[in-house]
Amino acid sequence: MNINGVSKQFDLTKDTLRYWERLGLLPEIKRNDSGYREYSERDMNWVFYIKALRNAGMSIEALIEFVKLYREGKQTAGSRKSLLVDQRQDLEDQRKKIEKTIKYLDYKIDHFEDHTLNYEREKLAYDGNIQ
Amino acid sequence: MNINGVSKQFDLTKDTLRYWERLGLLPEIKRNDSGYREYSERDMNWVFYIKALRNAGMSIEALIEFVKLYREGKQTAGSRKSLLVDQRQDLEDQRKKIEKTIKYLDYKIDHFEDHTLNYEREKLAYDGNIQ
DNA sequence: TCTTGCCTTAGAGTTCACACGAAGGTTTAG
DNA sequence: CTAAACCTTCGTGTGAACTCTAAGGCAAGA
Repeated sequence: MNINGVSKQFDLTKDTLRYWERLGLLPEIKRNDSGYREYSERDMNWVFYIKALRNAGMSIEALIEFVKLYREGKQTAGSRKSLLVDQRQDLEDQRKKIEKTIKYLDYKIDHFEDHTLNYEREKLAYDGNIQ
Repeated sequence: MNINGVSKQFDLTKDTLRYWERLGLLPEIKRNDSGYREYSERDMNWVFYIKALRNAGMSIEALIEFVKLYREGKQTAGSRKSLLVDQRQDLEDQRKKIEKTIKYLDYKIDHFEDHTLNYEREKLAYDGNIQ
């Protein structure tokens, strides 16, 4: 598939696809006789994978490390699997932070009329020790 | 409390505290005779509050709007409350995205040995239609 | 008093993750 | 055949949110 197709399929700009490839976030995409990119099924998989993790807030830097190990081949299977596990943990942490803030917002919405802010009470609310 | 104390208490740089104040994200902090900032209890509350919402991904711009409404007093209560509710919804959406990606990673971890990636199957896994 | 280490401001620099523009080659529709 | 509409690279621009530098005032210990 050409870059335009991939761009549309995944709702990413062509610039972003080229940018990701340049940084090593995608494998080097094969070119046809005119030097145009031709994305293989495998390439598309990478795009899908990277997009999912970028969507979830994973940094480019963390993803570059993963792809680098992947490229180094099979003997890195252990490291790569543990990177997946690490990535999962990162997301889990992020989810907890978000849940905490959601609860804090709920507290602030419920107590919206209480104008006398007290720092200790805010902290308790944030840490889930109020309500 | 002086700026150094607040910086340490909330794990924010002094630059960030001054930056937030300059943008109107914090109230104007009172100064002592030498022109040094002295943070009141109320100021600390704001720092805590802003930090929590920044942590949760709320933009500076949205927070400026919120603080501006707050300063305008009681008649903006409705708008402010709905901003809180909007923000809560954003976080909820973000949480759902993260949960989806966690499930996808679980699938990838479980099927780590399957090297024959297939894009359609990845998509199904991501959307929760496999496993 | 001198030195070290705070604090202040204004303005410039940095980082991240793209987005854009120019210059030029290729493909396709009429 | 030519004009529109693609593609390429290289380099620069953008916006958000800091982060740092310079120049100078204030404070506290030897």
